Amino acid sequence: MPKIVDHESQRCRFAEAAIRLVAREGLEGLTMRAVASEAGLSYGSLFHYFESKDDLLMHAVRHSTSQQTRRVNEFSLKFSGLKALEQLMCDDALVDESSREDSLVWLAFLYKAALKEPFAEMHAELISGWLDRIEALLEEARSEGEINQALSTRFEAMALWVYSAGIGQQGLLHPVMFPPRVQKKLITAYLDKLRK
Amino acid sequence: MPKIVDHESQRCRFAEAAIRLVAREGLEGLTMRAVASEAGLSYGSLFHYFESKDDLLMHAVRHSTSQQTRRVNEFSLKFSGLKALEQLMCDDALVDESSREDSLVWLAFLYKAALKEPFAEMHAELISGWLDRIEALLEEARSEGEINQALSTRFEAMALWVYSAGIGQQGLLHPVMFPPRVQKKLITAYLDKLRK
Amino acid sequence: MPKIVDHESQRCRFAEAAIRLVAREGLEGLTMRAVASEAGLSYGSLFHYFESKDDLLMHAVRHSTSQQTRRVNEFSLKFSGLKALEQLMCDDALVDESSREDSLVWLAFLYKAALKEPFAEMHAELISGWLDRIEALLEEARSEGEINQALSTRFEAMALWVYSAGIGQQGLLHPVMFPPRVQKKLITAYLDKLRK
Amino acid sequence: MPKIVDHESQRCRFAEAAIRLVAREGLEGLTMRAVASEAGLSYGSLFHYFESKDDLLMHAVRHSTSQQTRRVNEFSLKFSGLKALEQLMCDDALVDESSREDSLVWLAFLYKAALKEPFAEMHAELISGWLDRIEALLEEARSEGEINQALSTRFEAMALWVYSAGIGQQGLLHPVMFPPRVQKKLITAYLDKLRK
DNA sequence: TATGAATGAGCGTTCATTCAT
DNA sequence: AATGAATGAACGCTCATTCAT
Repeated sequence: MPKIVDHESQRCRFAEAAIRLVAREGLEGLTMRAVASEAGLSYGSLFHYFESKDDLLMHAVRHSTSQQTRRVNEFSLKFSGLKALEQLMCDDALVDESSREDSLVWLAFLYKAALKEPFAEMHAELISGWLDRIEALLEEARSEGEINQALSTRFEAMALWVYSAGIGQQGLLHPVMFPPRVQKKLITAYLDKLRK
Repeated sequence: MPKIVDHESQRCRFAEAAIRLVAREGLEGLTMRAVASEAGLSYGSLFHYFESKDDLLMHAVRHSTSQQTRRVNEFSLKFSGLKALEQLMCDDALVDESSREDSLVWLAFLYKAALKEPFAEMHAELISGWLDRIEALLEEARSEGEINQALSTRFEAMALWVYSAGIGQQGLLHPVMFPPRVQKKLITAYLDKLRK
Repeated sequence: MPKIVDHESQRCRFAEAAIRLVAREGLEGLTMRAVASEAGLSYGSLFHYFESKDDLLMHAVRHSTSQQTRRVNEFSLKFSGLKALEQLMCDDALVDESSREDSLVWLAFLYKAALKEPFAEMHAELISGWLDRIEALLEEARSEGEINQALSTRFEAMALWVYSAGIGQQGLLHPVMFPPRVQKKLITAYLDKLRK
Repeated sequence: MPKIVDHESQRCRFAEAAIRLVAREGLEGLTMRAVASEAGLSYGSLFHYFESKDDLLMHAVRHSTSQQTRRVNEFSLKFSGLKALEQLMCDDALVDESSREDSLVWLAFLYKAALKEPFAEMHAELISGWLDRIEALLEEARSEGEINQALSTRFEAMALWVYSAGIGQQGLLHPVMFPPRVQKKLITAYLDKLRK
């Protein structure tokens, strides 16, 4: 079924164009015409692949987060316990030059999620998956005696998650005050507190 | 003699209308026409008080944050050390029904700050003021022996700040998973880790 | 395949509508909405064909002058020397009922050219072409012995040009004092002075 | 009656501000608010002195031309015949750095005169006065034997007038091609042709 | 399916004018 | 008379969406 493969790759092409645009100019820069032109495809065809602008944006966000999700899973396999968490957060939550684009898209998405139901749903779905992963790693750490047995892994996962969300936010907005080095130090300092 | 009106109070009236609108419908809903109508004043008059939409939005954000800043200062006077911090963060960073509006405006503002210079500047200015306050309270706490003498108060202030920013973000986006009660627990748990 | 329309002919349609509007109501009457409606097309489509109002106006002026330029060239072929000049100026510089529209557009254009760079450039380009033509005809006239050999053809071309510009201006503004008959007499009287 | 003097001087102040504005930015820059601010007077008061924007503009043009008219009259007294004409046109029609402002205002006025009745009337009135002056000087010249007795002074006055109008126009629009020196040469060359 | 022309509601902003003080 | 706040129609321009080809 070659047609279907083609169809999906066209969607990707548009999605990636959308991500580049949002990263460059924000949601204001995300016009259907700009997406088509950035993707090097025709304007009209965009509407064959996405039924609306929101549809396109959600697809784009899914595309952009799926890579991060993939990485989360990889780290869960390669490392374990706190080590995995540290690697994960330093690789993922950190905002540096190379991940700035994704962070901006993510912030735009959060903003959408605060107001529009479909985006909110998608956000809930995404973070509950990530929280599960974090919790699982904490459980590993607990069973390996890395952290205090008394801790609630769910609660600590939530704490870790909000911490990491805050680092991502400030890293994006204040690269001067929160450069990658500082972000990293914030992460390790927090994990050290857990390590006990 | 001109019609006697209080220039500043008219600006407030518009600013508050803008806040209500952003909270209700996001930046998309923040049209100059909607603001005028929400404020119960004429469209044209809006432009006597603000020279542009950005100007209005920045004023609105300042209006919305100035109350929080005022509270920060109050708590600094009434309490001291970790106690003040706890009161402050529980009162301020917490997103509940009553502060949801301001949090939404804040998120919209963060989004703007990521993309437009004047908003970024204003954001930098706001958070550096808050960071200073947090640091001062941590210094109090240290000198009173509440926390480890070896801690860097600047670094801990930054950690506390990103944590609180993350709580605010998730409290807004996931009131179900992060209700005020949970937000509070996250805060106290973190301060307990500091308290040592 | 896209809807088949001739891009250039649509531009003409808008340009002609613009000319009618300027002639009827001046630049004040030249609103994008009025142009669309005068052209019998939708408002939005105007912006597919012209990227701004200035762009439209410049195109309209080019459209309106291109016919005159064409005539200049024709006369240069059919006649020669002073005869050609006389035919040319009587046909071209003369403001009568039928050319009043173009003259009004031209005056509006001059006004724009005095203030906005792109219009000024276009004006310079147009008149330098016309000056060249006039000069060429004067050279013909000189080589045929119609005019004094000692005359500078460039200088006389400039004199002829400002004279003709003045006639056009007054013919437009004072049709009563400068009717076509008088305009014609002014032209022939001047050429007679040259003829010597 | 001191009040009346005051009244007239305020009108002048506004009129001069209007002229500066038109010269600087064209009719588009001529907003009532800008005029008030340029004049250093209050916005509301503008409407006590002029009943509309057109009223103000016409007053401003009258103000700007009255000085030229005064000069025309002076020259008529000081000189006579062609000498007076030459002095007059070199002083008046010439567009140089210092008269560029007035020329721009004049062009804006012509543009208005082509479309709006009151401006057209005023224009007719102004030029018929000037034509009379030119004719009178030509009559002097004729009676002094400076020019051919057979010439119609009315017709030659009209010719001279359109020539001078053309020089003024091109001098304004093409200071490079028609610098003051060239304008002057055009004038003297024309008068030489008359002189016979 | 692919294309890009067509549409018109909506945007931020400007502005002459009116009017209460 | 003097002031400047109030008003709302109109402007140029953008844009997601529809649709004819």
